[in-house]
Amino acid sequence: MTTSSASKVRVRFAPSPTGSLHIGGLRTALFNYFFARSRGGTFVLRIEDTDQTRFVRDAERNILSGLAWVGIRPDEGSREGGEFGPYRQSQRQALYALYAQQLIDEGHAYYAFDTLDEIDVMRERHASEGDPSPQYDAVTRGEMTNSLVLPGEEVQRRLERGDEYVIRLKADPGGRITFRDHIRGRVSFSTSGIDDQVLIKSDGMPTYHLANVIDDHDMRITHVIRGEEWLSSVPKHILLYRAFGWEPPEMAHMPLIMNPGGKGKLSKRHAAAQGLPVTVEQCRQAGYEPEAVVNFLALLGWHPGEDRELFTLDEMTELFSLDRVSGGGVQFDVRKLNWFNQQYVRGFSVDELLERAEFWLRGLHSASTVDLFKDEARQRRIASLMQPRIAFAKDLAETGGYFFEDPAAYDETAVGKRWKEDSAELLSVYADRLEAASAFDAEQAEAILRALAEERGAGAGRIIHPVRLAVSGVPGGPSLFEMMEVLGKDVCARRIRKAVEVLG
RNA sequence: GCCGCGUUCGUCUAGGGGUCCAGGACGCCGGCCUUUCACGCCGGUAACACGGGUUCAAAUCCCGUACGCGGUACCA
Repeated sequence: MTTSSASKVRVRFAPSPTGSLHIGGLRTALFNYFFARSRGGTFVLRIEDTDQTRFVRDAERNILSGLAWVGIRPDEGSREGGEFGPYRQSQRQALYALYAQQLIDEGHAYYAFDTLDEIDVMRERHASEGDPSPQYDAVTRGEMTNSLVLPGEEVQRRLERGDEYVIRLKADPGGRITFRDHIRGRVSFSTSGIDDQVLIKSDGMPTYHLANVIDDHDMRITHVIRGEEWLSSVPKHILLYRAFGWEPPEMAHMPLIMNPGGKGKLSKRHAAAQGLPVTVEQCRQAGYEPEAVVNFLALLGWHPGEDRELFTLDEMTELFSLDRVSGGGVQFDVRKLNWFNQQYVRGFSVDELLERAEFWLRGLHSASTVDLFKDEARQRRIASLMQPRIAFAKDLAETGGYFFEDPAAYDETAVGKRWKEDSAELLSVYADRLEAASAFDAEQAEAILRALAEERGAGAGRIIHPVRLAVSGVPGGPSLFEMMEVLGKDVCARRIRKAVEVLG
């Protein structure tokens, strides 16, 4: 029944609009996207907004902008439309109702009128009798209030009267459901463990399971690639596919991203406690480059088949294959993410780096005491001086803040180590000579300094280190003389004098 | 509890019967370079969960145990 030859690959990313796009969700989207593109297929975005209690207004926009940030856009979806729309489940309610009715008519589903409390009572009773996992299923439904036990007229009466009801799947035990998962191989469940899953909730909305099966079929989805948390609901879905007489799509359940330390699924709470970015928004605010986030996420559970680790979106798309995805949960290691970011920052052209840093540089502008922003050549100079020593574009403004503002303080340990008895005097003379010099550039600054050192019979380091401190406030950084050239004679002299005054 | 999935250096992983006294990357440590800090380069540390099989041979196949994770909702 697999008419494989002609069927074009279609996958979907189906998030629930309940908050910001989580990086786990982004990774799922990415894998779907890679798979679709690598097979010349279509990537669909479907919004699963069937839980009205958890709905968050801006979530859909947040999801779209998160995807856009990393450079992927759906081929079909809630925004871009497509021939299988609408792509929001809340707008497809009529369709689900129709199919649910079909299941009832054909004996695969039934009405249930029990209240939540009544179900709880049933569960407690069975639990106290030793049933390890009492559920609403083939063994308990006989004692509940539903269209399987009520006479037909009574069911009619209740429906007409407007009683609350849900529609449940009639899941019968005694079988075994086996399916092939692209990542895990053969997976098998006994039907005895499957409950009579609610398909239509009392508010008329479908549950995930019903909507998902109907939509995947209706939207001609060929491959379902999603997180492992869905693996155990596959049997329910297969029961539904069978009831409808449909061929299930192929499955691939990805390993979950775990908290550092491996304790549970990566959660916002846990991550926040450690200051880890866990939503796309947070990554962005923390200054991560989208390329780094994508690259990092892609390699969490997937191996490209070669030792290289830096890939563009297109390269990953080309290399992607589901059977190179492993099955075990993976921990979120922010240090590796940082390394990826550093790799990208270092690989940017100077102009690109400046562009990525623009947002943070602008933040400095107002407080700036050195007007370097007008001079693009200088900006480029600073960027190339700083590029090999930063991991984030924003460090141009932060770590490299001394290029734009006089140091407000001097690194204490460095002062203790480098600021000697004679520093003040040496630096004063150096400042004098700098100001008196006819020309000022890196070479000049260095020549003057070395001449002074020789004259005093001191090592150049005796002056270099205190000057660096005076000029930047910190012990590390680019070549001192290049830095001085960029800053200019006046700024250097001013900063040196200031340090002499402050540090004595 | 029950059901399912998983388990190679601290982390991400390669490997799928002999080429593995296990390879790469992050991290960490050391060295070179540099009168700073980085980059870069060189080197080092560190793993097949455990127990039984199968086999001439097992990290690789089978079984069991342990541990971890997921599911067990009118949430997705």
